Amino acid sequence: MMGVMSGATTRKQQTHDRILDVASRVIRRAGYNGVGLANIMKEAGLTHGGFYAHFPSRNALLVEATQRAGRDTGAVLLERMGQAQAKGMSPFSALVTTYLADDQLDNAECGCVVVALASEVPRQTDDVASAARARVMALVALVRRSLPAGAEPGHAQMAVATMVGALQLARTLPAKDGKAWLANARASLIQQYDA
Amino acid sequence: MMGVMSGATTRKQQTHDRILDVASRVIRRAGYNGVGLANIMKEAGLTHGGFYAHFPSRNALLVEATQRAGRDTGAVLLERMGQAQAKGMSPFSALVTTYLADDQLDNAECGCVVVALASEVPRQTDDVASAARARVMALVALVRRSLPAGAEPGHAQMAVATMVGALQLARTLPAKDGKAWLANARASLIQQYDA
DNA sequence: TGTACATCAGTGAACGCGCGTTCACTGATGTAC
DNA sequence: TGTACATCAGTGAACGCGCGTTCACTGATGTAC
Repeated sequence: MMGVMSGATTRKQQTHDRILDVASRVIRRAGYNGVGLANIMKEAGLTHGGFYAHFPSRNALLVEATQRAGRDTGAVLLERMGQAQAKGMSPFSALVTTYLADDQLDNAECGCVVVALASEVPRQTDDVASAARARVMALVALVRRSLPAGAEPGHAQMAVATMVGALQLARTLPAKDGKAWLANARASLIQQYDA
Repeated sequence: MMGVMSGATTRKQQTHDRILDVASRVIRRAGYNGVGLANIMKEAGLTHGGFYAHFPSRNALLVEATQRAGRDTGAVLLERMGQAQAKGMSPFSALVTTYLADDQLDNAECGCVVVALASEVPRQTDDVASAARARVMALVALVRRSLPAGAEPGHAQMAVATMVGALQLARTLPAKDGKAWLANARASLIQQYDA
């Protein structure tokens, strides 16, 4: 799944966008410290020397890549939720079913950046951490909009905590157990908050 | 808080234990890739060359440090739960109150290893991942024993997912917001599962 | 009890390697006339 | 339309540094007689 190319026009903007797209996937696959700049550039089809024409530092890339990953998966999530709602699901059930879909177990590379990196966030510099924080808040806001009208305000936070924790822990288990976890989490969440 | 020294007798065993104790805190503070061997050894009051007399590789240290961190915090958790129960709390309320105590926001160094490292686990080698997996299972087992008799089997998994997710996300927020998250999580969990 | 020697735990220099960052350069693209 | 030049994006060698790992050595501890 390639990232959404925003309205880039010049060659340089397209390259910048390509580096960002690669980095947004790399940080989710390998963590903030998992891959060096040289390999990120190589995966974008470039040599490492050109990096600093696009970003002032590695850290600046991490900030932008965090934002990018969040926006990309937010868009995908909304689209799939729409499809599920078109089949008759309530907004919250559509959200939970999409967010905790079995295919999210592998391919963390294309999944939610919060799940992929949450435990690393407190160790990052302020700018990276606050970019990640913004993605957490966006996720809470999305859940809040999806809950039935009149739901208690704290429910959105709890649903997010449960979804993030469940997917993270499911990924630490063998595939079969992980799927059972996710199924349990989907059913529990829908029963608790969508009744 | 120092780790529990098991029945070490010889000088070498004591040193081995000291390295492990330092490493178990370092991985929670800085992540699996956050600090090099030289600094771990220095924090244990040694020079880096001596490391390989105690462990066959860095990876082997990560495995043992994961186990050690889990056992240490498991013991602390049980002790504090006991104190809370002595004041009249139910086992589950004691667990939630202890696990999601405000003082867990800082000092991840002395907190639950699952919370500190969950999103890094799928990127580790098999032996490290399976040590971490064992700590997840131990946490689920502890929650299961603490739930009221007759609780549905899936509840322990969900409570763990919620506790881990809530503490992780609370740590990404500014301290004040983090405390509010934790308070909300404690109240919600107790209301949901301890009624 | 005292001396001689073996064992052991820890030291510190060295290795090859990959990292983030810098920079002089190249070759392609675009503009001026 | 064609030539001359300026701009620009990307190249690749080089830097200093910290990493995991190895190893010859030292000095302290323990054992034998």
